[in-house]
Amino acid sequence: MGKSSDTEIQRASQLLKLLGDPTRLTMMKLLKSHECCVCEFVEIFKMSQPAISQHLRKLRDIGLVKEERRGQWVFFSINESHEEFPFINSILINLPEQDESIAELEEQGLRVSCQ
Amino acid sequence: MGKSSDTEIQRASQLLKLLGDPTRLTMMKLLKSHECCVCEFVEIFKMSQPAISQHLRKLRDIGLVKEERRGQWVFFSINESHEEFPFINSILINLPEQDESIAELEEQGLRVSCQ
DNA sequence: TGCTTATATAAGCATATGATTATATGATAT
DNA sequence: ATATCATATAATCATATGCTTATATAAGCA
Repeated sequence: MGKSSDTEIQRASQLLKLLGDPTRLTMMKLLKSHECCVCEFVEIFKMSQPAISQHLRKLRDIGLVKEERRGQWVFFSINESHEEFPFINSILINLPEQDESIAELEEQGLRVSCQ
Repeated sequence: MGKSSDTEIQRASQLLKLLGDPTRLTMMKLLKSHECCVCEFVEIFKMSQPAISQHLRKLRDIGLVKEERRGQWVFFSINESHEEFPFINSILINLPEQDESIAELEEQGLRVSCQ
């Protein structure tokens, strides 16, 4: 017995709602190619640290990303073993690569700080 | 020259946000297999007519669905020529069929009214 | 014409969301 | 121990969202 059709729709809409924010969507796309540290996101999005932290918490609470502390830094990565990862991935595949953001950071020497 | 990466993400998150509501997501999945009349949605979702109308307007404003008046009734259908239809479709494909809702309506003889 | 049915729009309201500022926690280094 | 850096959490606030009720529009019919 699988889940009821209704539950599945509820679940899917919950995931889509989370991805329906440009910051979180970009985060997910970025995390597909590299793990990222919180401080990098702060630089990339030019957004306050608490704002970044709160977006990441939403993604983590639902299990889409994993976090790992290394010293003072916390690194986030995609949780590929999430039950709905294939679904999420099928969406992310359609989005443009966000490597430029990372490249810009490296030019500015900002990425070195937490590595 | 394609759109900027940033614009594409904005666009995608806007679409995902629209689909990130269980009513609208179910509507889209239903519309994939049949066109539907407003009054059918009212029955299916047990929701007020204005609430249904407002959801449909959001979907129509962004071009995901088309509307066609036939007499007193307005029928909605998927707009397959929407630029992002393939993207939307790749999401809908992963959702369970919603034909039960329609079948229930037919049992109750409610669907006949607007045909 | 006026009455009914189907749908859309407007206004109001409660709740959700996403940001900010201030503060707490946790790790490192002196 | 304490100062500093990175991050999380709490409190607050403005705006967005999704519903409701009331009303407007549009079509069909007596």
